[in-house]
This record gives sequence, C-alpha cells and structure tokens, in this order.
Amino acid sequence: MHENKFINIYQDLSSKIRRAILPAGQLLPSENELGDQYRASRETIRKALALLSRNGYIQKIQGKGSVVLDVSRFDFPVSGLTSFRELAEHTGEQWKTTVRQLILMKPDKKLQQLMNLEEDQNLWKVIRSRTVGGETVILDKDFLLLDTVPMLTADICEHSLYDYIENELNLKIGFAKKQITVEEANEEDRQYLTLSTVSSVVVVRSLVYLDNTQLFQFTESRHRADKFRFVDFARREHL
Amino acid sequence: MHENKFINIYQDLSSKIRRAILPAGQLLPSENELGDQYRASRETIRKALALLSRNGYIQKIQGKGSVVLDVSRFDFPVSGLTSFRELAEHTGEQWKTTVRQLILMKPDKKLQQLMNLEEDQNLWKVIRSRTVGGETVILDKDFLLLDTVPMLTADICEHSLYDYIENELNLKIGFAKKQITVEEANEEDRQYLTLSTVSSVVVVRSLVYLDNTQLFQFTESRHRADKFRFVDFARREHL
DNA sequence: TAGTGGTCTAGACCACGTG
DNA sequence: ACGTGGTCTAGACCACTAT
Repeated sequence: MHENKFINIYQDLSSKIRRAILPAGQLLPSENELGDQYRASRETIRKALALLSRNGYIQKIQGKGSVVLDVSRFDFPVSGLTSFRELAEHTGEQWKTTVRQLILMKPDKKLQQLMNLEEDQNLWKVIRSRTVGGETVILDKDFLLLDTVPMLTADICEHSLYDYIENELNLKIGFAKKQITVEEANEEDRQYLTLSTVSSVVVVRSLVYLDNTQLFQFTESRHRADKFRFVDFARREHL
Repeated sequence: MHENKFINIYQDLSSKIRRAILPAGQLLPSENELGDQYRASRETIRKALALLSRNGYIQKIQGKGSVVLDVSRFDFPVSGLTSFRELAEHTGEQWKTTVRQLILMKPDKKLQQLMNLEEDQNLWKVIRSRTVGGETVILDKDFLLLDTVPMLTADICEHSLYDYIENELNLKIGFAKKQITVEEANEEDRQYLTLSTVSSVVVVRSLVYLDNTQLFQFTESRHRADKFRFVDFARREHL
C-alpha cells in the first residue's frame, strides 16, 4: 500500500486493466463515480487517470469518458530508465550476468568532457556481459562517480547495481538522457559478444542524473543488433 | 497565445530556459511567486511545472525549488509522435521528399492481422523516400484507412501528410505504439536507399491511433543504420 | 523557524458528446 | 438538457531543506 492516494488508485485501476477485469474498449466509471468509489476528490482521481493515460492504459475522450486501451500484447517499454534486471524479471527469461572488469580509474579526455569531470576525479569502471540461451548478446560499460558510490563489489554488479544504488546507498535517481545509434562492432564487442555473422551493434549511451540534478553515471550498453528491440508508447502533444 | 493558462505559462518558461534567460543551474521562482507573477493559482503553476519537468527543462527538489536543467545541446527527441517534416524543420537541414508510390489497395493477410482489418477494407499505400545531401537515407511506407482518409494526392504526401490529416481533415491523433528493430536491408531498400557499404537498416514500425482510439495508420520507416539516431529524455518513475 | 514543493479537497465554470 | 472530461481557484495540511 503506497502512501499516496492517487498512486494507489492508479495501481488498482492499472492492475484491473492488465487482468482484464476492466476489459479493453469499455469505459471507465466517470470521474465523479470513481471519486465516490475511492472516497477521493475529483482532482485526485484525475491525477491517477493522467498516469494511466501517460502509460497507455486509457484514452480520455471529452464529453464521453475514459476508454480502456488494449494493453495485452504490449511488449515492455525500454523507456523510463528500466534496468537490465527489472527487464529480465519482467520477461521471465533466464539471463546471466558476468562481470568482466571492475576497476577504479581516472577519466580520460573523452569522459572528462562527456561527464564534465575534473581529471583527478575517481571513477568506477564496470564491464558486464549478459548471456541468454548460451549467447552473450549485451555488453554494458558503466562509469560511476566514486564520490557518489564509495563502495562497489563484483557481487553487487552481478546482482543489481540499481538495487544497490537506490536501496542500499539510498540515492534517488532522477532522470537520464539517452541516445541510440547503430555502429560497427569493435574489438571489445568481438571479444565478449557472440557475434557469428552479425557485424553491427546497437549502442545505447546514457547520462544518468540523481534527484538533485547531479550527474553520477555514464553507461554504454551495446546490444547485438539482431537481439535489440525498443518498444514505446507515445502520446501526441497538442500544445 | 494559447487558450489554456498553464500551457501559456509552460511556453513562456520553456522559451526563457531555451534562450538562457533562465540559465541552467539556477532556481526558478517559487511556485507562490510564479502564481503572483502570472496571476494564477498554485495548482495551475504546478501543471505548467509538471510539463517542464516531463520535457526535461527542470528538476523539482522538495523543500528547495525547481532547478533549471541544461537543455542546450539537447538533440531533438524522436519521441512524441513527431513527423518527418517537423523534425526536418527543427534541424533546419535541406530535406527532399519523393513520392515513390501512391495506390489504393486491399490489405494482405499480414496487414489484416496487424491492423485488425476486414479483407475488403480499402487502404492507401504510400511509399516515400527522404533525401539529404544527395543521399537517400529514409524510406517510409504508410498504410492509411480509406475510411478515415477519403482523399489523398501525391502533392499532399510530398508536402506533409500529418498537416493534411490534422489541419485539413481535422482528425486528432491520439497516440502511437512504436517498435524499433535493426534488420538486413531488403530488395526494396536497395532499390530506393543509397546504401553503398551499409547493409542494415533501422526499422521503426508504428501503429497510429486517433483521439477516439480508432487505429487508422500503420507506418514502417526504414532508416539507413548509420544515419539513424534516437534521443530520449527519461524520468525515473517512483511508484 | 520559515520557506519550499507534494498532496488533497470542494467548488466553480467551460467545452464537448449524446440523447 | 444532461453527463462527461478540461481548466482554474483558494485553501488546507504535510514533508523536506535551509538557517
């Protein structure tokens, strides 16, 4: 049970939509009815509905109501800063993470510029590969500020870095800027990834910031191109 | 001037941030101050700030204020259903659109399933290529329901399909489900695109829905892999 | 302690769709 | 005419940050 009313309402409704208790195509109860049901004011209901709308659960139609959308064969969206482990758990596949390197280093020129660092600031460098069905298809290179992450072990990196950062270190991640491109596989890719005939990789580069706007991580996630898939739900902004 | 107060406030503030009148790192005036300045209630200000936050302009910090983020070298996000023409106008580059095919057709099995169609429903099929700097790097294949788009000409397709749909036909686009993958170039790609040594293409497939939840378009946008770039701003959802 | 953002409320008026 | 969602308001209380 969450402390916020509108999030509880969101979770209740979204769960009912996912389990088709509220089937696609049908109208949700009106905002006033929902207000009575959940004993909440209309604005609070509207906050919950806004979340449902943003995440593709409903479409609001003025004068009519909120239509439940078909959310059934919705592949997971990679959007929203979801970590590798959360994705793996979501799909239920058997993944394995291998830590290839874990060292403390000073940033080179490129990283200094990219992350806006002094040349003597220490960084954790973590290289991990992700294996599924005997094939290694993802290579993750992470660079984390020692100032924000004072301690790091191979065990943590193998388990879940984000779990550790959010729940152990109690840091709150705020947002990330991401960029996706396709590139030719390089030396390192050939070393770690199962490439066979595939020669290109999808590279997702992210700058990750904390709640207080401080940059603390740069990640380069390299996916074997044929195993990459990005799913998105996008609303049209009418500004 | 928009009719909605919170959108006006959003546009005013975002423009001031983009022009660095409100420089990155600085705090916005408090919500109460903004309420006085814009003669709006606090909740209205908060709606404007929520928009700024979602679009990467600010980071709100409880007990402190709203920090202006660095939005300077923010490449345009492809998110948000932006059409080719809007992107081209945004970057200011000289693009050229060529209509390769414009026909009426019945859907094949694949399209029937994908778009949930009857086999006798008529579709517009539009194939367009996009050229920049002498190289043709994007191939767009669109399928539109004749029921929703009764008339279509090569001229319209060359100019802007979305302009026509939204402003002439007065249809409102609601949302889209997108999927991005990387594939080997096929016959058609080699026919229309300038591929030289590149052999893979990034394929963006979208199902586009109207405001009233009706599906009306399927689009397959094929990009020469080395010319593709997807930029995203993602917030961490703490539910 | 004072000021900030986060949540919630009750009520008002408007715009839109349906009968 | 009625019910729907869309906007806006004024006010309350809480949680957090600063000092």
